[in-house]
Amino acid sequence: MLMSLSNIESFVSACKELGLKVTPQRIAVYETLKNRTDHPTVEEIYIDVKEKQPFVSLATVYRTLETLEELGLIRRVAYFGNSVRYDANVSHHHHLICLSCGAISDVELNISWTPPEEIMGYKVNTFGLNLFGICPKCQTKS
Amino acid sequence: MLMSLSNIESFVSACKELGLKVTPQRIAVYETLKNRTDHPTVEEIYIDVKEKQPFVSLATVYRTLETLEELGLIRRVAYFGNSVRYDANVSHHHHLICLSCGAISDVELNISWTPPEEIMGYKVNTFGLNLFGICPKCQTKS
DNA sequence: ATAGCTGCAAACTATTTGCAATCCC
DNA sequence: GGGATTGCAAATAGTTTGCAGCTAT
Repeated sequence: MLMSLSNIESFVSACKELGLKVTPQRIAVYETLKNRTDHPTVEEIYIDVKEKQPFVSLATVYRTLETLEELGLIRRVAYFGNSVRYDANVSHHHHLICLSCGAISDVELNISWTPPEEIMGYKVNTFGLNLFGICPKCQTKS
Repeated sequence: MLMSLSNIESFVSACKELGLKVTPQRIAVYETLKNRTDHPTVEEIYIDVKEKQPFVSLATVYRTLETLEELGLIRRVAYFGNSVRYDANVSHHHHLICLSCGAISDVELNISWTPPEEIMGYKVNTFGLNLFGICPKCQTKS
C-alpha cells in the first residue's frame, strides 16, 4: 500500500514552508513512517528506508526524525522498551500498548473529559491515554 | 525526611515472602526511591544510594531495580528522555510530565472512566493517563 | 553450606557528533 | 554559490553481562 500522492505533496510543501530542504532521504523517512501504523523504532525505519535509498545512513535517519519531530511533522511516542519510537500521526489520539511485546497501536476513544488547565502548578497542554494489555498476536502465543 | 520504619519493614517482609535476600543494597535502593517523588533515573538513584552505601556499584542498582520491578515492588515509568525512570508508587495513579525538562510527578485524578475490556483485539488490563505541560520551575525560567 | 548477591570490568546497544563531500535552492 | 544536508567513522551514553569473591539464610 503506497502513500497517497497528496500526502507526499503536503509533506513537501510543509518542508518548504518551514525552510527545510526537500531531500530524497527526508521524503523516504516520512513516507516510510506514514505507511506504518505500528510506531516503529529508528532501526526499523532505517531498514525500510534502505529499500528506497540503499545508501542512506542510520545517522541521517536519526537526524531526520529529530528534525521532523521538532517541527511537529511527526511525533515521538511514549515508550517502555529501550529504543525510541515514532508516529506520523500527529492528531490527538491514544495508545494501546502490549505488555508482552511492546507493540503500540493507535486507538480512537471518545473520552468526554478535558484536563484541568492547571494542576499542581503545572500548566497543562494536552494529555495522552495509554491502555495496557495483551495484543492479539501475544494472546495466541501464550 | 526519612522513610517511616513501617515502610522499610514491609519492604523487608515482602522480600522474604518473595524469596529475595534482604541486602543493605536492596534496602538502600528501595528506600531511596520511596523517599523521592520525582521518578528518578537509574543514575540519580545510584548517586543517592552511594550516600548510604558508598561502595555500591551502578550495575547492582540496575539489577536491583530490575528485580524489584519484576516482582511488582516498584514500577518502571513511561519516559521520553533517554533513560529509564522508576517509581516506588505502585498504586494506580497518573502522571504529569513537563515538556520542557522531562520531570514527572504523580497526580491523583478522579476519572469516572473505565477502559473497555477488549478493544481492537487487545485484552486491556489497565490504563495510565499522561498530562503534558510545563512544570512550575520551567514556567519561571522562560 | 550454598544459592543468591555484589563489585568490577568489559561488552553491548542506542544515539550523537565532527568533518569532509555533496546536494538543493 | 553557499548554506543545509549527508555519509562515514568515531565518540558518547545508557544498560547488560561474565565472573570471581562475598553474604544472608
